[in-house]
Amino acid sequence: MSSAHRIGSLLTTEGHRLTTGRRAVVEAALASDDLFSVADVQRLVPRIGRATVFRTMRLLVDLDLVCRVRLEDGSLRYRLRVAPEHHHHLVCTGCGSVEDFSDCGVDAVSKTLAGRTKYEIQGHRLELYGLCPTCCVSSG
Amino acid sequence: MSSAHRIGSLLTTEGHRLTTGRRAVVEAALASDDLFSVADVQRLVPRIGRATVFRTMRLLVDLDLVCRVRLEDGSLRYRLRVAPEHHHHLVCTGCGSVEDFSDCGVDAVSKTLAGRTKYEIQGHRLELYGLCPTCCVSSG
DNA sequence: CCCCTCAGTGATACCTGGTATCAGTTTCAA
DNA sequence: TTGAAACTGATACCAGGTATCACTGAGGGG
Ligand SMILES: [Mn+2]
Ligand SMILES: [Mn+2]
Ligand SMILES: [Zn+2]
Ligand SMILES: [Zn+2]
Repeated sequence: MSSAHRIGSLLTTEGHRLTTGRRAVVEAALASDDLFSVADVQRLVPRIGRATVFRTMRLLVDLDLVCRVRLEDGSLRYRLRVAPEHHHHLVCTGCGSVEDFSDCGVDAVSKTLAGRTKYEIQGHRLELYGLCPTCCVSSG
Repeated sequence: MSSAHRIGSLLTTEGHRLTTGRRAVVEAALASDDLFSVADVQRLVPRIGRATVFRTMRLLVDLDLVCRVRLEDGSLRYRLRVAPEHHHHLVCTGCGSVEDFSDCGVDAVSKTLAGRTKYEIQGHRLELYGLCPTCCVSSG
């Protein structure tokens, strides 16, 4: 069973209709780079309306099938959610490739900070930026 | 010597002109909430052109007089830079108030991750979200 | 202190990325 | 097969930010 099929099944079991538009967007997401934008998807499915692409991306995020990655400049990228537990991203500023990591060590800091500030801490966002081995060499 | 004056001096010593527009924007920033948007500033100086407000904010950021804070939804806020060294923000999701903190403990994680992934890590962004003591009580 | 110059201004148009609307279409359960 | 309603997509719209460019005023040299 292909990823596309699995995602399709999940859509229907969650009570959503499996339309051609959604199928196309899912295929495009699967065929995209590690880190892709809505624009990337649109390019792959030019016959599907812009609004539908945005709506479908939101749906996939809501269903935890893809995750949003916010870049340094504030722009959004998407990525198939292969690591569904709490995790963060190490993003290559050269080529955009991404490494997931989960042992962020922020919880300890959160606790300390909660004590000091009396805030009730609800969560955090952490992203690391750097150059992947390939980009390291070619820029080095 | 007021903050406005100090900022004005810094502008001129850095070779920028101290125009009425810039003065007004600085005054507005000083009069604003802890965490303010460009729109907040615009509301306070409606006679100053939109472009000028944006340009002045960028100038203030470039001069390290204010820092940008990216909210969970990706939108930008500004804040007078009282803690100019490397630091992060603990943002109240209730009222928007902010605590700075600097001992984020991410460098250790960076080192570990650099070893494991062979990335050359350049930096990170960390933001914590929670409820400040006041909002804690009122939502409690 | 008064010019002159050029940094700065602001109206306007434009751009990107995303949402609201709504008449028309398609899905899918009955 | 059929109909309710979920979905679509053209379009208009919005927010936030930038490019342009004729005009202006800040402020240093004379
Ligand atoms: Mn991820
Ligand atoms: Mn700060
Ligand atoms: Zn790379
Ligand atoms: Zn609060």
